[in-house]
Amino acid sequence: MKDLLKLDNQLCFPLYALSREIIQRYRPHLDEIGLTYPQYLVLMVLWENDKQTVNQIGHKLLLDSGTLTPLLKRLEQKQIVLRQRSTVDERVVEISLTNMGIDLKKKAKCIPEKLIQELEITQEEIDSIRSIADKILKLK
Amino acid sequence: MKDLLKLDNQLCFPLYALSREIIQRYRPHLDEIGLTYPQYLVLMVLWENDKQTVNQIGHKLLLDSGTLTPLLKRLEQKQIVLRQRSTVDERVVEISLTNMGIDLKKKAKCIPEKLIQELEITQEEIDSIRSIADKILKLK
DNA sequence: TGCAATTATATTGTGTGCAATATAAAAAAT
DNA sequence: ATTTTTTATATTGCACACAATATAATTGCA
Repeated sequence: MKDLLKLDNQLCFPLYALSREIIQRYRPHLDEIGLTYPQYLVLMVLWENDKQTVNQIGHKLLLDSGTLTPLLKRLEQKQIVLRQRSTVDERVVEISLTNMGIDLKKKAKCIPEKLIQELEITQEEIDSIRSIADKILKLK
Repeated sequence: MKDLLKLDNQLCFPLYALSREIIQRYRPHLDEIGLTYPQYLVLMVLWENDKQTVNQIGHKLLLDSGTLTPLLKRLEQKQIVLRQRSTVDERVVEISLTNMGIDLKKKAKCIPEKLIQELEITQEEIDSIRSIADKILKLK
Protein backbone atom coordinates (compact mmCIF):
# COMPACT_ATOMS: atom_id res chain seq x y z
CA MET A 1 0.00 0.00 0.00
CA LYS A 2 1.59 3.22 -1.22
CA ASP A 3 2.22 5.86 1.41
CA LEU A 4 0.62 9.01 0.06
CA LEU A 5 2.44 11.09 2.67
CA LYS A 6 5.84 10.27 1.16
CA LEU A 7 7.49 13.15 -0.64
CA ASP A 8 8.14 10.92 -3.64
CA ASN A 9 4.44 10.39 -4.09
CA GLN A 10 3.42 14.01 -3.91
CA LEU A 11 1.75 15.87 -6.71
CA CYS A 12 2.41 19.39 -5.60
CA PHE A 13 5.96 19.15 -4.33
CA PRO A 14 7.52 18.62 -7.77
CA LEU A 15 5.55 21.59 -9.09
CA TYR A 16 6.54 23.74 -6.15
CA ALA A 17 10.21 22.76 -6.36
CA LEU A 18 10.34 23.00 -10.15
CA SER A 19 8.67 26.39 -10.23
CA ARG A 20 11.18 27.75 -7.71
CA GLU A 21 14.08 26.14 -9.56
CA ILE A 22 13.13 27.65 -12.91
CA ILE A 23 12.64 31.08 -11.35
CA GLN A 24 16.18 30.72 -10.01
CA ARG A 25 17.44 29.93 -13.49
CA TYR A 26 15.80 33.13 -14.69
CA ARG A 27 17.48 35.19 -11.99
CA PRO A 28 20.89 35.86 -13.59
CA HIS A 29 19.19 36.99 -16.80
CA LEU A 30 16.61 39.12 -15.00
CA ASP A 31 19.27 40.61 -12.73
CA GLU A 32 20.89 42.08 -15.82
CA ILE A 33 17.78 44.11 -16.54
CA GLY A 34 16.99 44.75 -12.88
CA LEU A 35 13.76 42.79 -12.59
CA THR A 36 12.39 40.07 -10.34
CA TYR A 37 10.42 37.23 -11.88
CA PRO A 38 6.99 38.51 -10.79
CA GLN A 39 7.90 41.98 -12.07
CA TYR A 40 8.91 40.39 -15.39
CA LEU A 41 5.51 38.69 -15.56
CA VAL A 42 3.72 42.00 -15.00
CA LEU A 43 5.76 43.59 -17.78
CA MET A 44 4.98 40.71 -20.10
CA VAL A 45 1.30 41.44 -19.56
CA LEU A 46 1.87 45.13 -20.32
CA TRP A 47 4.13 44.52 -23.32
CA GLU A 48 1.29 42.57 -24.85
CA ASN A 49 -1.28 45.29 -24.07
CA ASP A 50 -0.18 48.59 -22.65
CA LYS A 51 -2.37 50.47 -20.19
CA GLN A 52 -4.24 47.99 -18.06
CA THR A 53 -5.87 48.26 -14.67
CA VAL A 54 -4.50 46.58 -11.56
CA ASN A 55 -7.50 44.29 -11.75
CA GLN A 56 -6.83 43.19 -15.30
CA ILE A 57 -3.19 42.44 -14.53
CA GLY A 58 -4.16 40.54 -11.39
CA HIS A 59 -6.71 38.50 -13.27
CA LYS A 60 -4.16 37.37 -15.83
CA LEU A 61 -1.46 36.54 -13.30
CA LEU A 62 -3.78 35.28 -10.56
CA LEU A 63 -2.41 37.83 -8.12
CA ASP A 64 -4.34 40.18 -5.84
CA SER A 65 -3.82 43.80 -4.87
CA GLY A 66 -1.95 42.78 -1.73
CA THR A 67 0.81 41.48 -3.97
CA LEU A 68 0.44 43.82 -6.93
CA THR A 69 0.15 47.21 -5.25
CA PRO A 70 3.60 47.16 -3.65
CA LEU A 71 5.13 45.44 -6.69
CA LEU A 72 3.71 48.11 -9.01
CA LYS A 73 4.93 50.88 -6.70
CA ARG A 74 8.43 49.44 -6.98
CA LEU A 75 8.14 49.38 -10.77
CA GLU A 76 6.93 52.99 -10.63
CA GLN A 77 9.91 53.98 -8.49
CA LYS A 78 12.21 52.40 -11.04
CA GLN A 79 10.37 54.53 -13.64
CA ILE A 80 9.32 51.47 -15.60
CA VAL A 81 5.56 52.03 -15.28
CA LEU A 82 3.13 54.86 -14.51
CA ARG A 83 0.25 54.49 -12.02
CA GLN A 84 -2.67 56.81 -12.69
CA ARG A 85 -6.14 56.95 -11.13
CA SER A 86 -8.75 56.81 -13.84
CA THR A 87 -10.72 60.04 -14.15
CA VAL A 88 -13.75 58.12 -15.40
CA ASP A 89 -13.84 55.77 -12.40
CA GLU A 90 -11.87 57.01 -9.45
CA ARG A 91 -11.58 53.53 -7.95
CA VAL A 92 -9.46 52.28 -10.83
CA VAL A 93 -5.69 52.63 -11.17
CA GLU A 94 -4.36 52.34 -14.69
CA ILE A 95 -0.86 51.00 -15.22
CA SER A 96 1.05 51.98 -18.33
CA LEU A 97 4.60 51.57 -19.56
CA THR A 98 7.08 54.44 -19.58
CA ASN A 99 9.56 54.70 -22.44
CA MET A 100 12.00 52.86 -20.23
CA GLY A 101 9.41 50.13 -19.72
CA ILE A 102 8.83 49.86 -23.45
CA ASP A 103 12.59 49.68 -24.14
CA LEU A 104 13.04 46.89 -21.61
CA LYS A 105 11.20 44.55 -23.96
CA LYS A 106 14.11 44.59 -26.39
CA LYS A 107 16.51 43.63 -23.63
CA ALA A 108 14.19 40.87 -22.43
CA LYS A 109 13.56 39.42 -25.86
CA CYS A 110 16.41 36.94 -25.73
CA ILE A 111 15.60 35.53 -22.29
CA PRO A 112 12.96 32.87 -23.11
CA GLU A 113 15.11 31.11 -25.71
CA LYS A 114 18.11 31.09 -23.38
CA LEU A 115 16.04 29.47 -20.67
CA ILE A 116 14.66 26.78 -22.92
CA GLN A 117 18.19 25.92 -24.02
CA GLU A 118 19.61 25.92 -20.51
CA LEU A 119 16.81 23.75 -19.18
CA GLU A 120 17.12 21.31 -22.10
CA ILE A 121 13.36 21.03 -22.16
CA THR A 122 11.41 19.96 -25.24
CA GLN A 123 8.35 21.62 -26.73
CA GLU A 124 6.32 18.50 -25.92
CA GLU A 125 7.23 18.80 -22.26
CA ILE A 126 6.28 22.48 -22.20
CA ASP A 127 2.96 21.71 -23.88
CA SER A 128 2.29 18.85 -21.52
CA ILE A 129 2.79 21.02 -18.45
CA ARG A 130 0.72 23.81 -19.94
CA SER A 131 -2.22 21.58 -20.78
CA ILE A 132 -2.34 20.12 -17.27
CA ALA A 133 -2.03 23.59 -15.75
CA ASP A 134 -4.79 24.95 -17.98
CA LYS A 135 -7.10 22.11 -17.04
CA ILE A 136 -6.71 22.65 -13.31
CA LEU A 137 -6.59 26.44 -13.38
CA LYS A 138 -9.72 26.76 -15.46
CA LEU A 139 -11.76 24.89 -12.84
CA LYS A 140 -11.74 28.06 -10.75
CA MET B 1 6.82 34.26 -35.71
CA LYS B 2 5.71 33.32 -32.23
CA ASP B 3 6.22 35.98 -29.58
CA LEU B 4 8.14 34.24 -26.83
CA LEU B 5 7.39 37.12 -24.47
CA LYS B 6 3.66 36.40 -24.52
CA LEU B 7 2.30 34.93 -21.32
CA ASP B 8 0.57 32.20 -23.28
CA ASN B 9 3.90 30.97 -24.58
CA GLN B 10 5.68 30.85 -21.27
CA LEU B 11 7.08 27.72 -19.74
CA CYS B 12 7.43 28.86 -16.17
CA PHE B 13 4.25 30.87 -15.70
CA PRO B 14 1.93 27.84 -15.81
CA LEU B 15 4.15 26.07 -13.28
CA TYR B 16 4.28 29.10 -11.04
CA ALA B 17 0.53 29.69 -11.23
CA LEU B 18 -0.34 26.02 -10.86
CA SER B 19 1.95 25.53 -7.90
CA ARG B 20 0.36 28.48 -6.10
CA GLU B 21 -3.12 27.29 -7.03
CA ILE B 22 -2.59 23.80 -5.67
CA ILE B 23 -1.07 25.14 -2.46
CA GLN B 24 -4.25 27.20 -2.09
CA ARG B 25 -6.34 24.07 -2.49
CA TYR B 26 -4.35 22.49 0.33
CA ARG B 27 -4.95 25.45 2.61
CA PRO B 28 -8.39 24.59 4.04
CA HIS B 29 -7.22 21.07 4.86
CA LEU B 30 -3.92 22.22 6.34
CA ASP B 31 -5.67 24.97 8.31
CA GLU B 32 -7.55 22.25 10.16
CA ILE B 33 -4.29 20.85 11.51
CA GLY B 34 -2.64 24.25 11.89
CA LEU B 35 0.09 23.89 9.26
CA THR B 36 1.28 25.86 6.27
CA TYR B 37 2.23 24.02 3.11
CA PRO B 38 6.02 24.34 3.60
CA GLN B 39 5.60 23.18 7.22
CA TYR B 40 3.62 20.19 5.95
CA LEU B 41 6.47 19.35 3.57
CA VAL B 42 8.99 19.45 6.41
CA LEU B 43 6.81 17.13 8.45
CA MET B 44 6.45 14.74 5.54
CA VAL B 45 10.24 14.49 5.44
CA LEU B 46 10.32 13.79 9.18
CA TRP B 47 7.42 11.33 9.14
CA GLU B 48 9.38 9.29 6.66
CA ASN B 49 12.60 9.46 8.76
CA ASP B 50 12.54 10.99 12.18
CA LYS B 51 15.53 12.93 13.48
CA GLN B 52 17.23 14.68 10.62
CA THR B 53 19.55 17.66 10.46
CA VAL B 54 18.53 21.01 9.04
CA ASN B 55 20.87 20.28 6.16
CA GLN B 56 19.25 16.95 5.33
CA ILE B 57 15.79 18.48 5.35
CA GLY B 58 16.96 21.39 3.24
CA HIS B 59 18.59 19.08 0.73
CA LYS B 60 15.37 17.12 0.23
CA LEU B 61 13.13 20.18 -0.06
CA LEU B 62 15.67 22.41 -1.85
CA LEU B 63 15.39 25.01 0.88
CA ASP B 64 18.21 26.79 2.71
CA SER B 65 18.67 27.75 6.34
CA GLY B 66 17.33 31.24 5.68
CA THR B 67 13.96 29.64 5.04
CA LEU B 68 14.21 26.63 7.31
CA THR B 69 15.56 28.12 10.53
CA PRO B 70 12.57 30.41 11.19
CA LEU B 71 10.11 27.80 9.91
CA LEU B 72 11.55 25.16 12.26
CA LYS B 73 11.46 27.61 15.15
CA ARG B 74 7.76 28.11 14.52
CA LEU B 75 7.23 24.33 14.48
CA GLU B 76 9.18 24.15 17.72
CA GLN B 77 6.99 26.84 19.29
CA LYS B 78 3.92 24.85 18.31
CA GLN B 79 5.58 21.88 20.04
CA ILE B 80 5.54 19.81 16.87
CA VAL B 81 9.32 19.34 16.62
CA LEU B 82 12.41 19.52 18.83
CA ARG B 83 15.57 21.37 17.81
CA GLN B 84 18.72 20.05 19.46
CA ARG B 85 22.36 20.86 18.83
CA SER B 86 24.28 17.69 18.18
CA THR B 87 26.79 16.91 20.91
CA VAL B 88 29.02 15.11 18.40
CA ASP B 89 29.23 18.09 16.04
CA GLU B 90 28.20 21.36 17.62
CA ARG B 91 27.50 22.95 14.24
CA VAL B 92 24.62 20.59 13.53
CA VAL B 93 21.03 21.02 14.69
CA GLU B 94 18.96 17.85 14.77
CA ILE B 95 15.24 18.08 14.22
CA SER B 96 12.98 15.42 15.65
CA LEU B 97 9.24 14.95 16.05
CA THR B 98 7.48 15.40 19.38
CA ASN B 99 4.58 13.10 20.22
CA MET B 100 2.33 15.82 18.91
CA GLY B 101 4.31 15.84 15.67
CA ILE B 102 4.01 12.07 15.37
CA ASP B 103 0.27 12.20 16.01
CA LEU B 104 -0.23 14.83 13.34
CA LYS B 105 0.53 12.20 10.70
CA LYS B 106 -2.75 10.44 11.42
CA LYS B 107 -4.67 13.67 10.93
CA ALA B 108 -2.79 14.42 7.72
CA LYS B 109 -3.23 10.96 6.25
CA CYS B 110 -6.45 11.75 4.42
CA ILE B 111 -5.24 14.97 2.80
CA PRO B 112 -3.48 13.68 -0.35
CA GLU B 113 -6.46 11.62 -1.52
CA LYS B 114 -8.83 14.54 -0.97
CA LEU B 115 -6.63 16.78 -3.06
CA ILE B 116 -6.37 14.35 -5.93
CA GLN B 117 -10.14 14.04 -5.99
CA GLU B 118 -10.75 17.77 -5.77
CA LEU B 119 -8.28 18.52 -8.53
CA GLU B 120 -9.70 15.79 -10.77
CA ILE B 121 -6.18 14.94 -11.84
CA THR B 122 -5.17 11.55 -13.22
CA GLN B 123 -2.22 9.42 -12.20
CA GLU B 124 -0.77 9.84 -15.71
CA GLU B 125 -0.81 13.60 -15.31
CA ILE B 126 0.89 13.39 -11.92
CA ASP B 127 3.55 11.06 -13.33
CA SER B 128 4.07 13.29 -16.33
CA ILE B 129 4.70 16.35 -14.17
CA ARG B 130 6.97 14.41 -11.87
CA SER B 131 9.13 13.01 -14.64
CA ILE B 132 9.65 16.45 -16.17
CA ALA B 133 10.41 17.92 -12.76
CA ASP B 134 12.87 15.14 -11.95
CA LYS B 135 14.66 15.61 -15.23
CA ILE B 136 15.19 19.34 -14.72
CA LEU B 137 15.87 19.22 -10.99
CA LYS B 138 18.50 16.51 -11.28
CA LEU B 139 20.59 18.70 -13.60
CA LYS B 140 21.69 20.70 -10.55
C1' DT C 1 50.67 21.54 16.06
C1' DG C 2 48.80 25.66 13.91
C1' DC C 3 46.28 27.80 10.60
C1' DA C 4 43.58 28.05 6.36
C1' DA C 5 39.62 26.24 4.16
C1' DT C 6 35.30 24.11 4.68
C1' DT C 7 30.89 23.20 6.74
C1' DA C 8 26.41 24.01 9.40
C1' DT C 9 23.39 27.07 11.01
C1' DA C 10 21.81 31.78 11.99
C1' DT C 11 20.85 36.58 10.83
C1' DT C 12 19.59 40.53 7.94
C1' DG C 13 17.28 42.65 4.32
C1' DT C 14 14.32 42.68 0.28
C1' DG C 15 10.44 40.99 -2.28
C1' DT C 16 6.78 38.35 -2.81
C1' DG C 17 1.95 35.77 -1.64
C1' DC C 18 -2.15 35.95 0.60
C1' DA C 19 -5.79 36.43 4.29
C1' DA C 20 -8.22 39.93 6.53
C1' DT C 21 -9.59 44.38 6.84
C1' DA C 22 -10.16 49.30 5.43
C1' DT C 23 -11.57 52.93 2.36
C1' DA C 24 -13.73 55.16 -1.11
C1' DA C 25 -16.24 55.25 -5.34
C1' DA C 26 -19.86 53.46 -8.30
C1' DA C 27 -23.97 50.74 -9.14
C1' DA C 28 -28.24 48.80 -7.66
C1' DA C 29 -32.23 48.67 -4.98
C1' DT C 30 -35.96 50.69 -2.52
C1' DA D 1 -32.82 60.67 -3.70
C1' DT D 2 -31.23 57.63 0.00
C1' DT D 3 -29.62 53.63 1.36
C1' DT D 4 -27.50 49.31 0.44
C1' DT D 5 -24.50 46.52 -2.03
C1' DT D 6 -20.82 45.83 -4.92
C1' DT D 7 -16.39 46.88 -6.82
C1' DA D 8 -11.37 48.49 -7.02
C1' DT D 9 -7.49 49.36 -4.70
C1' DA D 10 -4.76 49.90 -0.45
C1' DT D 11 -3.05 48.48 4.06
C1' DT D 12 -1.59 45.33 7.71
C1' DG D 13 0.28 41.27 9.37
C1' DC D 14 2.34 36.87 8.88
C1' DA D 15 5.05 33.33 6.53
C1' DC D 16 7.89 32.11 3.20
C1' DA D 17 12.18 32.38 -0.39
C1' DC D 18 16.60 33.62 -1.07
C1' DA D 19 20.93 36.47 -1.54
C1' DA D 20 24.46 38.04 1.29
C1' DT D 21 26.78 37.96 5.32
C1' DA D 22 28.10 36.40 10.02
C1' DT D 23 29.55 33.06 13.41
C1' DA D 24 31.27 29.15 15.25
C1' DA D 25 32.81 24.42 14.86
C1' DT D 26 35.38 20.98 12.23
C1' DT D 27 38.57 19.33 8.79
C1' DG D 28 42.62 19.34 6.12
C1' DC D 29 47.04 20.43 5.25
C1' DA D 30 51.68 22.55 5.45
